[in-house]
Amino acid sequence: MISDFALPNPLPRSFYNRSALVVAKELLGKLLVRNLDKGLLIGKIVEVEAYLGAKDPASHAYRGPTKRNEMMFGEGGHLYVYFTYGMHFCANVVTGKTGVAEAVLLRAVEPLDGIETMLRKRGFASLNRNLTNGPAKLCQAFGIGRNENGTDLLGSEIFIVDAVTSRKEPIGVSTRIGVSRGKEKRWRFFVKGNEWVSKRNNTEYRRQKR
DNA sequence: TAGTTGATCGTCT
DNA sequence: GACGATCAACTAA
Repeated sequence: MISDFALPNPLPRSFYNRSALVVAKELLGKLLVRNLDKGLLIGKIVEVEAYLGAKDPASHAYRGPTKRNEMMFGEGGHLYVYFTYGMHFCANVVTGKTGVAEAVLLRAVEPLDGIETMLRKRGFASLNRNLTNGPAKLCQAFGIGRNENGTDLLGSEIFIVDAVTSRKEPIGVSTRIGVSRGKEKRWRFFVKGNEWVSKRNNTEYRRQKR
């Protein structure tokens, strides 16, 4: 249990008010924290993807603001949660200044604390990789859904802090997963070799492993 | 282990 | 009316 220790303050607004490409890389290794009545859920961010709004055909914001994507056009440091495939939620960290629709998709975390609660929310009896190694999986484990869309990451409910012991870990880069447009952009970043990264069989991962 | 497919519905065309 | 920033269950080998 590390929740007995005092956590650092949430990352400041200035951290988020930068390009999604910069924020995405720097988010690796940081801690995603969910503050529930029962206690804290904490996961180390090990995999992210950057979505660059108007410049990015794969982004929900490519064609301009709509009711669904309006969060992305707001101030950095808020959560953009969307519903997809009729059954899944995915969570993004909004970056850039107001009016810039950039965001970073949280794809995978390494569970560190509150694991009992995460297991219950996912319906698992014991710890395994499927708990949080995918964007919809980590949302389910952290209880992130429609209600969490727009949450301010500088509040006390959901926030991100610097890891206390942040060793420099090697970062891998690849194309993004599951997109049909903007395929060629290498805007996925992950902690190399970390077992909680979503796809072990990703081509880029294999190439770098060899 | 790799490859395929069904589930399921909100959002945009 | 089509499709999706996914997942889990299934098949084949």
